[in-house]
Amino acid sequence: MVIKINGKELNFDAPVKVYEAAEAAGLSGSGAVAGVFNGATVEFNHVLDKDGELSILDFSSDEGKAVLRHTAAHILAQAVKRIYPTVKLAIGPAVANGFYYDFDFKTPITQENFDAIEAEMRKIIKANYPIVKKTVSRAEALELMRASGEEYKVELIADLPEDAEISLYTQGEFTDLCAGPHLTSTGKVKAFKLTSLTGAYWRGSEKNKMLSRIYGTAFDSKPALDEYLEKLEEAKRRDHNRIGRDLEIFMTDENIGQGLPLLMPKGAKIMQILQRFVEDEEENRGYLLTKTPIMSKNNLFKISGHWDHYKDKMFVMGEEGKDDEVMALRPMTCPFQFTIYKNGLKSYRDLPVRYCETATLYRKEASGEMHGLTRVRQFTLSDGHIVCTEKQIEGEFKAALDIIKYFMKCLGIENDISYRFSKRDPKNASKYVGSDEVWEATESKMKSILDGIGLVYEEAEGEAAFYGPKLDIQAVNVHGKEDTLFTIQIDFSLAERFDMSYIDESGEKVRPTIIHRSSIGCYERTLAMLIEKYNGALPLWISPVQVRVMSLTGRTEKQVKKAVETLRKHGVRTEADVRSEKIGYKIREAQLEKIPYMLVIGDKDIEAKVVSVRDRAGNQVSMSLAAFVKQIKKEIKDMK
RNA sequence: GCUGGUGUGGCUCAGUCGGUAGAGCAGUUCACUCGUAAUGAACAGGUCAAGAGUUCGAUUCUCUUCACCAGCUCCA
Repeated sequence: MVIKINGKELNFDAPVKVYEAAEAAGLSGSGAVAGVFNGATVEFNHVLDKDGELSILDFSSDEGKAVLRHTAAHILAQAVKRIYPTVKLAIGPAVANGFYYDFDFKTPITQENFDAIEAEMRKIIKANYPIVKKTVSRAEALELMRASGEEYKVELIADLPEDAEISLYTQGEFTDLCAGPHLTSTGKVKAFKLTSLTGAYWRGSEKNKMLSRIYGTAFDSKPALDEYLEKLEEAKRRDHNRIGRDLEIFMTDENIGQGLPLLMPKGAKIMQILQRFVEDEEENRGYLLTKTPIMSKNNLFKISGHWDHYKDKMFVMGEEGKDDEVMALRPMTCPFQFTIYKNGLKSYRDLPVRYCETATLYRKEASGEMHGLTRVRQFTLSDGHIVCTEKQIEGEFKAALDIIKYFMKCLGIENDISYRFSKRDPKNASKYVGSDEVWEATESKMKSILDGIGLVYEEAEGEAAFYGPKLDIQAVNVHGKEDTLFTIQIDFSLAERFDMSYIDESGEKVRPTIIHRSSIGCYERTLAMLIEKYNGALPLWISPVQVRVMSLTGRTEKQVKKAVETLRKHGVRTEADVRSEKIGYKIREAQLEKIPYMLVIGDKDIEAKVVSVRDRAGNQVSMSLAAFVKQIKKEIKDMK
């Protein structure tokens, strides 16, 4: 039997375990956790009995991390089972930065119980139980899990495919149904911590019982764990929901309600800067601005399909059958712009028609879903719809992507995003409008465009809009979760529903195709992303206050006021601070507020006819006010 | 919506085993005019998230509601 290990070919007379093969190749260092044999992750105890290629995984690889953390999850389950013998086990996988295990506790626990659980886990690690895999028959597995009352495991086994290998892992007195792979013994988990306790539905469905999920993380060393926890703290400090409030960008109020942030002067200024920039650029690219009502009779949403697919998420005023008129706040702009399109006959010569609107939208999100500026009930979308012929789709799609890319570049986030091709879930047809044929054709059309551009993207089933597939541009927030920032959607359905048409070259009435797109996305969410990306220190051109002018003593107050006036006259967003006392504090505050430039004016500066310019990095130079204005203008120009 | 946690002046927090609350910073005033993390003094600021209940008496105990946080589900 010949096994190629990390490029080295070794001969074995008899079947060997992975770790024996690794040892033979001199690769079983303490960091090694598992192997990959012919492409599949295998644990160290796995027996190799045929030719193949083996590589050794250590903790630095994602697979290696998953093996260690999955074992940590089992140790957690074992500890919990010891302390709470009546607990029922659900599932416990490794996830991106750690692991979790779902439990059904007879009486719920709180985070205060973590100390005891962690202590028990340490005991299990110290005991260094060997972890033994046993392959069993379906009947045997069912029998064992039934006998121990593990109803969730029974359900899991019952749902396994006929030909699945069913395996059990035992460590000490604890046995769990699991596909593996695992470490060879519990002692190999060197550092772990339980991080949070939350609820999670059994099998991810809200129709099922809510279980208690314990999250934790594990590393191959204590310093690595500490470093990770420190990074987590750092991420929390960047959370837009925290610094956005600290920096007085937005606030909420319990009398106003959930998901309804108030943009304070600084936040409103940022929005205005972005909105002007976006609307001007869209105009340059042939978009026509519309301004449509934020509400309408529900008839409109019946035509669009929103009423059927979306009613629960709409703010509706009035009741059908009771009131003469039922109105709803709009969750989307499409039907309004379509109505504008339909006003007057369109020729193929008019196409493409590109409508854009800075649209305020309302969605009645469920109470637990709101978060800071990323998930709100009223938001402002740089929305737009392109009505075009089938031939124009590709070009218009690319142009829509191009403007997004341009905005991303100006915001400095082009390397912080990923592309997602969001398709429908064919098994859940009721969620969508349009026939299978239309969906298949549209999805393959979009795929060919994406592939044609050479875009690197992930495919996601079940993430499409109800009327068509989407290209979503995703960014990861400080909590490690993905948000959709921008989106482009191809829609072959709504033109039909709205009876939209144009007259083609031969005088025939033809259905147009519609591209739904946002350019800078939802302003609130994009702002949240920027705050987190820049840790509140926004780029100069977006910064709501670009310069803060301070007087060092009361004698220079007049000069401060004059400098502020001059800067404002040149379009520099400037804030005055003429309170001369506590200069040290003021400077610290200015740093906290992430203002790009501070000017300090003291007696000496006045004599020398200069201002002291200090930037965010702490560099300080003296220059004339005129030179400073010139510098700042150039800097802004270079950013766009 | 579900699970768990939290809610005391603008901010950060203390406190009351039930007898209606304090500190630091911020604010205001006066004095100081100082070169980059804090000048001094005085003043002002809270129906302890809201409502109901128990009680002679509730910020404290119970219940309900609201908001905030983490997660699940959902989503731009």
